[in-house]
Amino acid sequence: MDERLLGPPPPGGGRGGLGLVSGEPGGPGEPPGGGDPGGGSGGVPGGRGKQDIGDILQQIMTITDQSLDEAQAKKHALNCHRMKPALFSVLCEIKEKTGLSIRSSQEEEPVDPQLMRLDNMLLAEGVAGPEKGGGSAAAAAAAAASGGGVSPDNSIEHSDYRSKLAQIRHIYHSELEKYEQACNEFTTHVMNLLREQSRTRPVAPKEMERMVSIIHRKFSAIQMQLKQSTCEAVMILRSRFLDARRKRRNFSKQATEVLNEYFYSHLSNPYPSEEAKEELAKKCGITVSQVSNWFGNKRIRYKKNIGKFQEEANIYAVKTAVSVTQGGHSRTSSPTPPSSAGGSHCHPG
DNA sequence: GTTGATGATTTCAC
DNA sequence: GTGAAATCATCAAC
Repeated sequence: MDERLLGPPPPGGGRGGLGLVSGEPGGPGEPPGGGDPGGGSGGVPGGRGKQDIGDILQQIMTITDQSLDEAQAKKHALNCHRMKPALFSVLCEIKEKTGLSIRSSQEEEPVDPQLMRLDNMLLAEGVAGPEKGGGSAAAAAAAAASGGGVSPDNSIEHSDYRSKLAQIRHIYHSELEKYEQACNEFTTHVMNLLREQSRTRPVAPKEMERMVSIIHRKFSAIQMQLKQSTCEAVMILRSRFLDARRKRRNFSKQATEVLNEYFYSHLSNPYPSEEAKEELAKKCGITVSQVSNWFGNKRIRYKKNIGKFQEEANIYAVKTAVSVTQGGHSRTSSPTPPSSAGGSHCHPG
């Protein structure tokens, strides 16, 4: 907190300690102009009034250096001083003349782009803004990027991701609430101080507004740190989640059979159409992307080592032949056991 | 621990 | 955007 706002220290340090307490000349009980008619022993040109104002100013300047009790007593004495109204109006005039500096500091500051980025990210991740299932959108997006999303394992990963994200969200909002509460309390405290001070010195409403905006700016800076930390936590969580996606699970035996049957029965052109991929994906309980991956891997590995896959090709060729002779429409749904007769399926190359 | 199999990812060309 | 090829990362059998 800027101490100058609550009362500047005396220029030379030390206490003023001048006659505002009872018994001293010029005290509250004395009539105006009383005391030393010659202009006072201080010898200040301009007479006693000027010296009084100098004294009062000195006391205002030193009031913050004193203990609470002392300060309260001094403030009370100041408020009751006979010269106080005159001094107050002078201070008001000075204030008006220095009004420019206050106005200039009230200009609207542009929105910080860094803060905007943080806000946008927190919104996108479902941390900020209204709750939408604890970042399920982000989890879904990550799942889509992985090409998966239907397997039970993925569901487990997503629920884990969501629960962790919900934790981050909870911490973020509780911290945010604390900051806002602290900000409000502090603002109220400072406003009360200013209101109290306004009895001894002129405090313009604009000055109070300025003070509030300064406090808010300070707390905004703290909030930005909170947002930054939250973003980092989300990024770490997300990277861990994405790493977890790399964990590979073999397809079920039935799924592999379905894919192999299609591959070897279309060996001359092992490029399933989009519709065929969708059908295969449905039958195997995997995604279209996984089907594409599988065919991509299969084609290149078959091509690299045709000899190795020869036996497998024969087995599936027989299966296909049996299915056809049995009049089955679905080559892939009911694979038949390999026949010892062997197949004569020809493959390119 | 090693090794082969396999699903996923990346890079490049078209 | 799709596919080929290379590569990575993990699984599973030994």
